Amino acid sequence: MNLEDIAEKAGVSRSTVSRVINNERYVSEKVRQRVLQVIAEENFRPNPAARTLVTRRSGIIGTAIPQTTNVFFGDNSYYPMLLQGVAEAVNQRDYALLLYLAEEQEERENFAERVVRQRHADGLILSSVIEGDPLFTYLLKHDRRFVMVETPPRHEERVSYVTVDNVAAAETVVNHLIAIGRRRIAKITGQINIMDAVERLEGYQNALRAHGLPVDPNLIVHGRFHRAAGYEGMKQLLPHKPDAVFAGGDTIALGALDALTEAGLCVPEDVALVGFDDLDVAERAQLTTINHSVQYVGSRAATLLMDLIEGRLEHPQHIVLPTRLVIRRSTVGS
Amino acid sequence: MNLEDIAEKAGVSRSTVSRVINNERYVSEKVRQRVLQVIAEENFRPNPAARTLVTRRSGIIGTAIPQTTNVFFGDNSYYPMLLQGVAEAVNQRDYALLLYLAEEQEERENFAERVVRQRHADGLILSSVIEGDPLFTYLLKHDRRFVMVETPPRHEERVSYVTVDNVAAAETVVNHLIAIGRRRIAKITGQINIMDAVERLEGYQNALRAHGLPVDPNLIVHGRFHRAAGYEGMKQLLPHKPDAVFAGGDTIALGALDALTEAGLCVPEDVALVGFDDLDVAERAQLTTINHSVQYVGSRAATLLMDLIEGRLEHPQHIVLPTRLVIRRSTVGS
DNA sequence: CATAAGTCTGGGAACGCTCTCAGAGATCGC
DNA sequence: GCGATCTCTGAGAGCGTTCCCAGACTTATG
Repeated sequence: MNLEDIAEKAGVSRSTVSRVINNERYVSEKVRQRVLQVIAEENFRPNPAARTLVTRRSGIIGTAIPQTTNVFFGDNSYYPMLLQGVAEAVNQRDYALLLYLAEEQEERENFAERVVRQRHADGLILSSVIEGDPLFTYLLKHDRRFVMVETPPRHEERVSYVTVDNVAAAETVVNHLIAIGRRRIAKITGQINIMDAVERLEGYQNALRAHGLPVDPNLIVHGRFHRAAGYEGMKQLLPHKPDAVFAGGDTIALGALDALTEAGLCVPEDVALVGFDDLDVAERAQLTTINHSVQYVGSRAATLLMDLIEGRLEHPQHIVLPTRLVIRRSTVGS
Repeated sequence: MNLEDIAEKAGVSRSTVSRVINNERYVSEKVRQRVLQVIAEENFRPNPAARTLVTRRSGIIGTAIPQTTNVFFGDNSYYPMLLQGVAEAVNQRDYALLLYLAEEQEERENFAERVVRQRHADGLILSSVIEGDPLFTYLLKHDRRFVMVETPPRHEERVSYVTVDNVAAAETVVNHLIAIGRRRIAKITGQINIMDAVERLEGYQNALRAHGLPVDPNLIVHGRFHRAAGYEGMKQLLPHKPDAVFAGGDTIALGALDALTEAGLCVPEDVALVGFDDLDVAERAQLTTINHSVQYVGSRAATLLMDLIEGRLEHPQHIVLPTRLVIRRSTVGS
């Protein structure tokens, strides 16, 4: 069943049917109704491949998640939330969402090759890009359309991105900790080759310096964005007796909490604890954290990408979203 | 850049280039090498739309997740795990994965319409289908290719599916609880219009009857697959003093645990607790549960779907995977 | 009333592949 | 040595759309 068949049944030409389907002007109301009826009767949907072939647009947006398994579905709901946001934006404009998920232990090189090989998508959303990422490098080199959901490596100007103001947020966190009287404020970071982690560390250092406090390397541990790393990081910090810990993400904070509990320390009396992202687990754990709607970043990135695809916006665009400090029991007690 | 351009640069015909790309016989080694080199030089990838148009195959598999937001990214890592499994199978055979995510509060009707409208995918994977699901009904009626990851409503024979042996697993759980001396075994179910929930309830009842124990309606609460429902369900059960609770899913069990803790009851001393699915949270909470690798269900379903698409297998296929009881502290103490 | 502008419709080309067919040359079997 | 078979290559048609152009008919304009 194709345009021609519908045309014949409705007693018009293929062109006219096409016009009706694409909601174009210059079709008489009478004809339009007749064609619509035949389409409904036949339950006809135009062939997307044929359409894509001529318009050079598939209406598909790809999202690449290069992290390994446990980060995607484990204790970290970051990616599902991001996806939900992307999906909402995409639905609204009748695009489709293609998902590229790295396999456990898959090399970045291999993943990049996979994403690039199939050319289904009109554009890509990229997350968790690291310094020297082959996918990032390739897309940039070959001038393919994509939007990042973090600041790009080296603040690469040519790249469009949507991110939150990590630096300012981290400063706010440290200011809060200082305001409640903490002085030995430790930091456990996420993967330090991801810009989110870098910027959060930067804000932490800025705020300490602004208050004339020392930046003690013993109080900074480089970790990864998951619970186990938070636990390990906290263990390393314990001998240096911090009175506050600023984790690079909520799941890291939860890991740190595990270690603190194990060591018999009380939160916030002995050690105040702050996370980042305000995942749903943060509320349950009564964790002070930075709220920034991961979902909104996702939908904003998708909207931006679609605008770029449709030529409504000039490339590149840089969007920095504000954040909000959510104070809970992990810093102020009850 | 298309086949014709590559052909010209390599001094051969379009047909020959096509043969090389599709790895067909009857191309001399010399020519093959030359063509491959030009392809590499030009960084050429064939246009998938053109290919799809003629082969009538896009190499895209759709996965429909009709649940609302909180179920997708909330405390429940079921869907991300399923997706990871699907993604792995799909990658292996160089297909692509299209994701249809329902929006919060989106009507099933509307969701179905959305999934059906775009015809990008060669086949669909369907999850969390309910009785009378419009998407399910439509796909069945119009004979579209799909595979379910649960038993279909009414055990519809014409549908291909991959599921776990929920009934047997539930029986195993109840047998275990009886073996450790429990007699007032309660049940909190998931959405009772989802077959997984129905079957787990069925197994629970079977096992009670097999041991000559009464099936007490007061000990059965109908809930939903998330933590809040588990909490509410447990509250309802408390007055009836169960000495064991079999939750329809791990997240339900966690909610029940919240309510038990709040009521000052000890697990497993006062009330033994069992979940289902063995999500990663189950291990952390030391929850006895049924392990059945959600990931494997996903990858098995994807493989099956691809086999059906490629005509390697006859439709329909019914695959029931075994499960394993994982005994942890929530039933046997430490 | 003649011309211009606007509305509506259909036909043909093109998008970039795959597939079938035909034919040329090499190899084989008897 | 000669038809039969196998290997290799190219040309043409076709997949189902959109887009451009031409033409018919209607309405406005001076």
